[in-house]
Parts: sequence; C-alpha cells; structure tokens
Amino acid sequence: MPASRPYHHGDLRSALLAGAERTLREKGTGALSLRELAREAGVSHAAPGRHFKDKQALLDALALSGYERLAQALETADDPALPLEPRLTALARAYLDFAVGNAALLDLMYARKHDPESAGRMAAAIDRTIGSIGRFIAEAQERREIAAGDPHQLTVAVGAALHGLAAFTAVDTLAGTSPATGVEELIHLLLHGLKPR
Amino acid sequence: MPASRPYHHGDLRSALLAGAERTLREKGTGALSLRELAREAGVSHAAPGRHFKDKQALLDALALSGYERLAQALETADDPALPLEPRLTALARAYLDFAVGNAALLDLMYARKHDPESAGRMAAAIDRTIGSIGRFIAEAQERREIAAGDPHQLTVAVGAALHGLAAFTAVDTLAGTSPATGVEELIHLLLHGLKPR
DNA sequence: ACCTGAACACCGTTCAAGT
DNA sequence: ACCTGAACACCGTTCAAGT
Repeated sequence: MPASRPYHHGDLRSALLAGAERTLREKGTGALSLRELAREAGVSHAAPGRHFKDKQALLDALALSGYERLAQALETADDPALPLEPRLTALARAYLDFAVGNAALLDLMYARKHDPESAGRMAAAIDRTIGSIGRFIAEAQERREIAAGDPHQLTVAVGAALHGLAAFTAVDTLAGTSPATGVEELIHLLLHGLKPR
Repeated sequence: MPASRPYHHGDLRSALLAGAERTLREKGTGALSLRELAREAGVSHAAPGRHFKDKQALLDALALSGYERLAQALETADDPALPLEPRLTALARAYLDFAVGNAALLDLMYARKHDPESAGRMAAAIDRTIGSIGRFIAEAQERREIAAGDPHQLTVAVGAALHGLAAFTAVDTLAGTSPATGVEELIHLLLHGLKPR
C-alpha cells in the first residue's frame, strides 16, 4: 500500500470524468474547473491537458456518455409487448427520470457548442437516443394503432414534447417546487389530442 | 461635442445590458465577460459592479427582459378571432421565431441559477409568458372546441411541447442544419393526437 | 452618486523539462 | 507515455480613493 501518490495516476481520464460528473451533479456547471478537478485527482493542473485538448473536449466526453446512458435507459424501459399508452408512458417516465436525476448533465447534452470533431459521435448518440421513440412510432403504425404520417416527423414531434416536459420538470425539481404537470397528462394529450372525440 | 468620454457614462446600466445581448447573440454565452463589456462601454472594469452586484445579476436582468419580450411577442401574435388551429399555429410560430432569433438568450432564460432575489420577478415574467397559451386553452374550452380537462395542466403540456420544439429547432439552427420538423406537424399532433380518428 | 486603480484569488492553456 | 512547474493572459470581486 503506497502512501504517496505515484507519478502516474493510472487512469486519470476516467477519474477526471467521474469527478466532473460529481461536481456537475452537486454544484452545477458553473463550479466545474479543470484545475479543481486536477486537485481532486491529486495531480498537477496541467495534467488534464494530456487527456483533453481543452475544457470543451471534457464537456463533450461527458455529454457523449450522458447520451449513451440515456439511450440505454430508454432501451431498457421500452417494452414492445406493452399496449400503446403504457408503452409510451414508460418511455416518457424513463426520459423524465433521467432529466430529473441528471439535470445539469442534460443541459450540457443540449448545449450547442460541441467541438466539430465530436459532432459526428454526438449525432450518432442522439440518433440512438431517439431510436426508441422511432421504434415505438414505427411499430404502432404497423399495427394501425396510431394515425399514418411521416414516422420521422412524428418521432421528432413526440420527442420534442417529451423533451419540453423534461425541461420544465427539471426546472421545477431544481427550484424545489413540485413538477408542474405529470407524464400522464402529456401522454394523454399526445395520444388523444386537444380536440374532443 | 466632447471628444473624450465624460467621467460619468450616462446610462452605463443600459449600455452593459445592450452590449451583453449583442455578445450573447454574436459570440455565445461563453464569450460574455464583465471586463470585456466594461471595455466596450469605455469604462473601468470595476464600474459594472455599481450597477450589478455580480455577473449573475446581469444575466438575470437579461433573462427578465427576454421573458418580457417573449411575452409581448406572444401577446401580439395571439388573435382570439382566429379559428382554433391557425390561432395555435400563430402562437407556436411566434415562440419558434423568438427561439431561433434569440437562442443563447433563451438558454439563459431557462438556466436555473437565478439569484433568489430575482426569482419573484422571474416567476411573474414566466407567468405572463405562459398567459397567452392559458387564454387560448381557456377560450377554446369555453367554445367547446377542445376537450375538457384541467386548463392549467393542458396549458403546461402544450407549453412543454412548444418549448421542446423550440429547443430542437434552435439546436438545428445553430448547427446550420434545417429544422427537423415544422410547426404544422406538432400543432396537428397536439390537436388531433396520435390515435387514428 | 458614480467611477477608477490596485489588489486578490482564481481561471484555461501552453511548453520546456523531468520521470 | 505521462506528468510537473512556471509562465501568460485572462477572469470576477472588493475596496479605498478620487471627481
């Protein structure tokens, strides 16, 4: 058991990402500094530069891992065997849970200042995230359970609605107030629409 | 015509806010620095401190004016004489226009780190912004043009959908890609729902 | 009442040098 | 290959002092 830190950290890259996410969750984006992260990792302030070309590169890596986990959560939550409404509700709930549990990270994921070179991977991660909603729409259309129409347009519209609710809920959560509206109301609106039947 | 700047700026507060908004629009939130704003205003770097207790106070003032202008835009766009679908479409378009034209400012408005002391005014501004959608829902329900249901829940749900689309569109706009989906698709979804009629 | 200038404690980034 | 230490050019904030 070596008492003093070795010259080489071992896995500084992971340590920085983990520390960054903890800071993000506990103190918000504003409190995130490379020098502070280096301090926490017991390493010089210049060391992060070997693993991330700049601060934005670290933020991009964080956002990327966020998308991967969100996509994973949606895929886990999606059960094609479920009837229409419960299936969409489950997807929405998974999205909301992620938004509430990772509010600052979600902000980062939607921040539009990623490096051009990470744009490709980011786009792929977003596509995978949207994939679950896309499959839901496609399969429901096959079964004639929802109206016909460009499935991609429908996917984006449903995704937008979920995202908006997630944004509102995250604001309420961080402000300490109770969520302005629930999943059920939005899902009902999306399925049945405003017009009376 | 005095050639040199007078000791007193005259209206430094307004000048700082105007400069901040220009920077926000042209270079993004990351490029916003009090010292730079002071330089542009031809004033010492400590001068802004007399008008804003800290950087966040300036951002809060910016967000507040954003809400006021957005609320104004929605009120102008809302025409109670219009039939249901065109009326909601007009509201949505006004929101989208603002989101596209003020992407960075909208981010700021939704950033959840306002000073506690500006929270009250901020909440009032948000209420006013949501007001247009609320009136639309209330009046449409009175006319029996949309289904019954808690009007506030419906308002928030519709607001969330519009906000989500605005967020998506703003990302597309800043990324230079064409908007993923249009207003018409979302409005149609909100009015008629996914389920076949 | 409003602004300046110096000071303090931070940043991110770079780069020669060390191990 | 990975990290350090010093250096550079920035920040936000505070506070005595000036006008």
